[in-house]
Amino acid sequence: MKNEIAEILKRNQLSVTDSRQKILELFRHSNSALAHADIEKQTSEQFDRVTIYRTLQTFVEKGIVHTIPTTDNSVLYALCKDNCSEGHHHDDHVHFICDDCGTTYCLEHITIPKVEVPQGFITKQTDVVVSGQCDKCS
Amino acid sequence: MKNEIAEILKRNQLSVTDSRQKILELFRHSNSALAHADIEKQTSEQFDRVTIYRTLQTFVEKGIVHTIPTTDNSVLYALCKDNCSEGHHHDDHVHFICDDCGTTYCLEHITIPKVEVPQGFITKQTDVVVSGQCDKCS
DNA sequence: TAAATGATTGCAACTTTGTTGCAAAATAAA
DNA sequence: TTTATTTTGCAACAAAGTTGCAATCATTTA
Ligand SMILES: [Mn+2]
Ligand SMILES: [Mn+2]
Ligand SMILES: [Zn+2]
Ligand SMILES: [Zn+2]
Repeated sequence: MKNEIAEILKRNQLSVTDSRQKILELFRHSNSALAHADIEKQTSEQFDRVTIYRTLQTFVEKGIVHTIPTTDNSVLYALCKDNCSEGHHHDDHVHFICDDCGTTYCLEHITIPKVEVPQGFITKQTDVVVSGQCDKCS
Repeated sequence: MKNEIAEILKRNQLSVTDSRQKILELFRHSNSALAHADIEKQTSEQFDRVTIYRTLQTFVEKGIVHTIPTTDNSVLYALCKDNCSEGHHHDDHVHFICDDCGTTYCLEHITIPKVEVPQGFITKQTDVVVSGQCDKCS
């Protein structure tokens, strides 16, 4: 719903603009994570590249999306669950990157295991990224 | 030892050149992971930027170093343990990135846990990156 | 509803990062 | 030492990301 998307923006004290609505919709309609380049491809005639950078940055700061680490100089973004907010992310799930089709999934139901760290180290966040073949490619 | 470094290169069927020796030495003497930029800073007057890109790429292909995923559009490289070779990596350890000083550690003694994936998904590799404060910064 | 305020956008110009082809130089093999 | 092969540096380029600023848009206020 258009309205629902505006709601998310308002809830985060963001003014409701075309670009923000459209980009948020893209995430809603995608079942996988998106890179800046993906968003640019799907909106390039509507919005400036710089606007996309700034929108993604804002969404991350507000906790609307979260980032997924990769080993290829790219950053992937995916929608956070409702209870995420600035500084308090609760996306404690595993991510899966398919080597074949490149799709990146949030495995919402698979939680991050506790990981030991050495004496003196303090854990703030743990990211788990599994790669291999997704169900469509195996 | 200079000789030891040349040995590693030869064992991997690589010709022994200044840049490869120097870059490999950098990794040996560093107790943390290095980004392309780090290496460039420490060798920029000796080697061309392109040579560093190509050397890192070769080292990854040969299994001399492994990459560490990050959420900031950068890739980190660290030395692999001896038994790694092309296509057969055994760096099943957790990585730790300090939010304060930026240092990235290979926690060689902390092994990656088994992670469940949904029906139809096939796991090839699992990366675990913990972030927070390292022992020097906590 | 209209004006004022404040935030967001697009553009231009720029920096930084990564890639490619090719001749010269260096290494390894003969 | 000579030859064959690989690697390097350079130049030119492409892609990705950043910044300042004026114009536009969204929200607040009257
Ligand atoms: Mn996710
Ligand atoms: Mn490591
Ligand atoms: Zn796939
Ligand atoms: Zn630290």
